[in-house]
Amino acid sequence: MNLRERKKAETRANVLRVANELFREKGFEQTTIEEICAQALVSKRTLFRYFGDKEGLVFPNREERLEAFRGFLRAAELPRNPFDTLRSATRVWGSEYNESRDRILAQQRLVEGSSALLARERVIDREWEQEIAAAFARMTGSDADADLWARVLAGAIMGVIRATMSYWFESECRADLVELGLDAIDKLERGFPVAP
Amino acid sequence: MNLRERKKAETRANVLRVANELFREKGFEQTTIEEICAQALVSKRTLFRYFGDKEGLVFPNREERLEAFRGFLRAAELPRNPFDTLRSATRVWGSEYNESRDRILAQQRLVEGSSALLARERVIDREWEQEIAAAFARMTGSDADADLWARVLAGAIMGVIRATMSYWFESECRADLVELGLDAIDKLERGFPVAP
DNA sequence: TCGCAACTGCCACCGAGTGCCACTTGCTAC
DNA sequence: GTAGCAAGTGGCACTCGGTGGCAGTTGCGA
Repeated sequence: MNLRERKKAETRANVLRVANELFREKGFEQTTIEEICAQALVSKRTLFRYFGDKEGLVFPNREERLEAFRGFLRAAELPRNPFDTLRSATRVWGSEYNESRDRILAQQRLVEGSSALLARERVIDREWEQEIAAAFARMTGSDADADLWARVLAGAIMGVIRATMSYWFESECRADLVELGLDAIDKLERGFPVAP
Repeated sequence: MNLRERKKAETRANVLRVANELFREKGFEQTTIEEICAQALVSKRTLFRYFGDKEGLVFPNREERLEAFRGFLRAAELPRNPFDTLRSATRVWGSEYNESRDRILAQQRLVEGSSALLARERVIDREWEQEIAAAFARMTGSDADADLWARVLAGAIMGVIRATMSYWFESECRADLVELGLDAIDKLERGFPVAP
């Protein structure tokens, strides 16, 4: 890595650190871009070149994460049925989240406190949902029916994931996310029993 | 209704009409609040008193719609199981949407063209999802398990609804939304068959 | 018709985000 | 090593959405 590239990476990391410290101290909306700039010793202009907008400071590496997920889906494609793919994804991401409870919980408290962040979170969810739908469509046929099926299933999946995570957050992330997730997937595969 | 109230209603309707005309002509982001104000003969301050923000001009009567849905859920509660409630809601809203295809399609094209509007749409979906979860929780028990079950199911429901609607939009709303909806609900109740 | 409450308009202001251009800094070819 | 170039940064002025505050207007009820 170049000196130039190293400097860039450092600046980026520094801005990110400063911003999230401030957000956690005073809240997302209460922190202004100028404050972050002052404390991170960069100009406003530069900050916006690194992170397209203020929300980008809370959800960094969005594209990289999505790309990692895409890679996972591609790798899981051939032999599996959709639900097994899903279970395996749940094990990977679920245990990752289990292990970084604290960081994720703090992040989530931030998000819940601002409608701009909530909105952004949903937009990101949608990107993931589209990847799931695309992967499932590749696994099955590619006619209109299969496409509809894939999209509806992907919608249901992101819905249960989001609901499961929200429940997990409320319990301060004490439960095992993998277990909760696998449970939810079972319900999707076999149908929701009318009584819990 | 008072003269005062009539005037208010008229102002509101007028602003709404002007705004949506402009949005459809030039796009949401390309239309400024000042343009709307100039053409609707109100001050910026007044516009924001009627509609909290710019997005509110595209999703008006948000609270009323939600309240109507709440009313529906309350009325449907006692004898039914969750899925029948859901089917009956699908018949009501689905046929309403079927009948106003044109308006809804135009609205949706607007929404798809702006990430701010997409984000707002998701936030509104979430409000509805929470009402569904609350209704289901009332129907079944009220322990933690029942609560989790209700929330996960509600999440799945909003997910399939959103996916179904997005498919419907892409086909220019030619298909029968009620039929599509009932199909999706069946999948949730009985489990998703692995092949379409 | 008088007094009050509701409503509106205006103005100054804030914060996010952009376009533009001058300036600095690291890289590279010679 | 250094000249020249590209990448990156800072600063400034500007736009636009949104808010606070207050003065002025208008409908309503006593």
